[in-house]
Amino acid sequence: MSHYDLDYVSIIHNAGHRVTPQRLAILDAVCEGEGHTTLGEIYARARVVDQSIDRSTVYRTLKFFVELGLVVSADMGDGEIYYEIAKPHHHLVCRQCGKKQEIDHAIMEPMFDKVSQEYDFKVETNHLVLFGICADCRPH
Amino acid sequence: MSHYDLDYVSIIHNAGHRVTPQRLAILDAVCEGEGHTTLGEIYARARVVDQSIDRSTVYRTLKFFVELGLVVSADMGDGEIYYEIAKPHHHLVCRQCGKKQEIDHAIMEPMFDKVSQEYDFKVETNHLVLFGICADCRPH
DNA sequence: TCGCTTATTGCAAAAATTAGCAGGAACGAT
DNA sequence: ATCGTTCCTGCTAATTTTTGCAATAAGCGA
Repeated sequence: MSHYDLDYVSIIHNAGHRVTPQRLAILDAVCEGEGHTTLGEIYARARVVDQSIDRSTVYRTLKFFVELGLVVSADMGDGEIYYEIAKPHHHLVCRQCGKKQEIDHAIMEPMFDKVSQEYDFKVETNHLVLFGICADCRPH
Repeated sequence: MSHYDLDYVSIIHNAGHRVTPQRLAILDAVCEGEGHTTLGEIYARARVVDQSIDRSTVYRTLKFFVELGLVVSADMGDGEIYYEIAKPHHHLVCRQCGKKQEIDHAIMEPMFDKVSQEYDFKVETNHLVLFGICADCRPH
């Protein structure tokens, strides 16, 4: 997956922001992550494309993408912040063994509806991290 | 609310850790927050009690409490990390106006049950932040 | 295509967070 | 109550992240 697969350029542009080679390189670097990647990995990948790109640009651009909603960031509890191209999905993280498991968005929908009903609040969160104990770690 | 209201001392102790004046001062400082507080505020409050307490101790101790499950930390999307004494509850944060609203834990339970059924994963998360649009900010 | 405007970048310096380590204190055992 | 072990703390240094600013380049209009 690269930035060509979806029209990210238009999204950035239509939101009134400039499409720069640095932003594209960083976006590609996030995509190359295939799942979650860290800032350091993103920086390394972006450097391959553009030797002169600065770390502060990566910090700024990642924050920018998260605000735009193009990228999601998540604290999976292991001291690293992970970045990923946004598509509605969620994760289960086992407190015991640390295993990370992706789960579907659909499972959240009834809960979101209830929040909407009871609190008159339209939830738009598309990435949650639920901590707990996985089957393997639970005594049975 | 102070650390005397619940038997936090026993919890720390029973988990095999030492109960130090610094930890109690920091725990009280979190409690005094009445809702969410930032690390800076916690540091300031703890300093009132113990002039010599170091910032690095606050960082370490907060991380320690979070791991112990006594305190929860949350990124509410405004660039600050908030800390709060742990009790199962959740927040709605409006993307538009930034308003923060506390919601009940009960609303999550059916979803947690479904995750448990479908993925055989026992969820123990007790603090989620849901982003969306509140009633006031939604065109009607 | 060529300028013009202004968002964005790289660099350097500041601020925030973490790590290493020696001294001091908690707390179990005597 | 005192001792001894070992965890915690404060200090300092290292590392990570953010900020300020001048130079550059994206993208609009002519």
